[in-house]
Amino acid sequence: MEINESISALLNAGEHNFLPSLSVDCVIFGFHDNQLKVLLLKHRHRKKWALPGGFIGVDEPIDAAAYRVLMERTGLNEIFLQQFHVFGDPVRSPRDFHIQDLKKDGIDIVENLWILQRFVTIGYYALVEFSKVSPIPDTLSETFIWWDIHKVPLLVLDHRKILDKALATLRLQLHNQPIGYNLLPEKFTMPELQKLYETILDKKLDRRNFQRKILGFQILNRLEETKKGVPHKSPFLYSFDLKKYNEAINEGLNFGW
Amino acid sequence: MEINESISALLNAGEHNFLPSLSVDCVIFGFHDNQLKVLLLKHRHRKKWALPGGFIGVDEPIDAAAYRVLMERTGLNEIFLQQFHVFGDPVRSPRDFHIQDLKKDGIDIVENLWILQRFVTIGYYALVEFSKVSPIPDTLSETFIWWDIHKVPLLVLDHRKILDKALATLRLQLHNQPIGYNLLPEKFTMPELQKLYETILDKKLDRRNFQRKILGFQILNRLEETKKGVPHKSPFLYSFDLKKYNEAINEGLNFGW
DNA sequence: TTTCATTGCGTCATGATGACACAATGTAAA
DNA sequence: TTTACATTGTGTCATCATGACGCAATGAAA
Repeated sequence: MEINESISALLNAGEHNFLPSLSVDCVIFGFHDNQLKVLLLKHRHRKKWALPGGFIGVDEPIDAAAYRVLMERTGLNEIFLQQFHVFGDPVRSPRDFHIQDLKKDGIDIVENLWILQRFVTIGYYALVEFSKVSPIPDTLSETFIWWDIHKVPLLVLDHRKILDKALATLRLQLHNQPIGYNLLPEKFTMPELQKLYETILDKKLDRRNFQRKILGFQILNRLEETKKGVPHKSPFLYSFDLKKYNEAINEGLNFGW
Repeated sequence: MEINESISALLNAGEHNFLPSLSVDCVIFGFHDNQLKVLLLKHRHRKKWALPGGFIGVDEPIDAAAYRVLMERTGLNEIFLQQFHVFGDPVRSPRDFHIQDLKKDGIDIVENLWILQRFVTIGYYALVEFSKVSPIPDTLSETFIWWDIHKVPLLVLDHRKILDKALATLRLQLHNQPIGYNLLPEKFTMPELQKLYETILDKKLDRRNFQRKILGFQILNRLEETKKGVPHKSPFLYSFDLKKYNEAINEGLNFGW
């Protein structure tokens, strides 16, 4: 049994290799088909889904632990990553939940099992370019796929709460973090950028006013090309002027939205 | 020796009563004499100062642990508290630092001493009404006093980094959190409110434009009284219209500052 | 009584914003 | 081939928000 070996290995290694009581969970956002997406793992025994997560090496910086999870799950090695909240309710991860799973795995439940202790988890959100990611399930899961942010299935434990907090953070930080840059491909159209803003802000924006304001920041380069193969008029492609973009982000893009 | 008893008690109790590897540190802000202030503890052996902190009970929510620290140090039992960042560098709290201190305390350094493990700390910032606080030093310290935010002394470990991050967070959240309400007394003047904004934003604001904009939000009640005993013209007193204030804060006060 | 820093209230030019019009483009239907 | 139509590029206009600044009233100190 492949899965059982993985679990046994984790249980054996965990007690000595990882910090006790602490974990990281990652909310990985992407943007595709004009929709904000999130990557979720199918739980091996349940109908529910889960955020990818992991533990922290005894000598590992916590950000490095999150990066490691991200790299293992996406194959990418440069990822925009932000810590956003710690979830530390003592009953967020009930013992029973894990005991049930381990029994189904055929694992002996010994007293003081490392993984059955209380865990405080540090939430990270990651922004990735959708087309560059090939989701890789972890050793305990078979399925790891993108979900439309508006159609997320039932999640295990408090993962729904973690996801919601990540979304709220994304919204608050939209004008202070390079969110557009990290979610969109190198070249993108104005309607795509607008849709990204509309999705994150959950608000319709006027097409013409949006363009005027964004262009006013002078953070975009309009390319010679237009986007081909679309129905209707082919829109111009843009790229970020990284230097000006970063300067503007640090000041905070001054929005009234 | 009072201190040594406290330390021994902590060391004995710690291993079983607290979550391993995790602590909380609190940046307590106040506002007085038109200056932003922060409460700091004098380290018992060093010339440096420290943020008040504590550990998390094995069945205690992490926010409750921060509240407990806050209540013990300030005597207040209703405090505005926000988690803002986790500091998880494996060398943020070097073993040597604590070993030196414990030796000076005359404590035997045994192998695997609970407090000498690596600690990840969760940073909280608190906003308190200056006049209501009577700072209470912890059992290891003699001095716990307010420092002007511009005149903070040398801090131990990475506490300067924690303080700076708290300040940066305060700045980012000024328009989305009830920061004015929690730092100012019930009744305050317009120049006081302005000075608070100027201090947090680290920017001079035009007196007349500030007043126009703040009043425009309709979140303030102008009282009949004026502030007495001040040199020069006595300014009006204001209080927050809590209902409107909270609504406005949730939307985010729309500032161009 | 005078001085002067401070407060309360206001003006004005400029720029930003929201609402909307119209022509150009490119695919799909007629 | 022509027509219909959704979509994009560009511009207008009234209104509102903002930054810069003027001036009189107040009240403690000189």
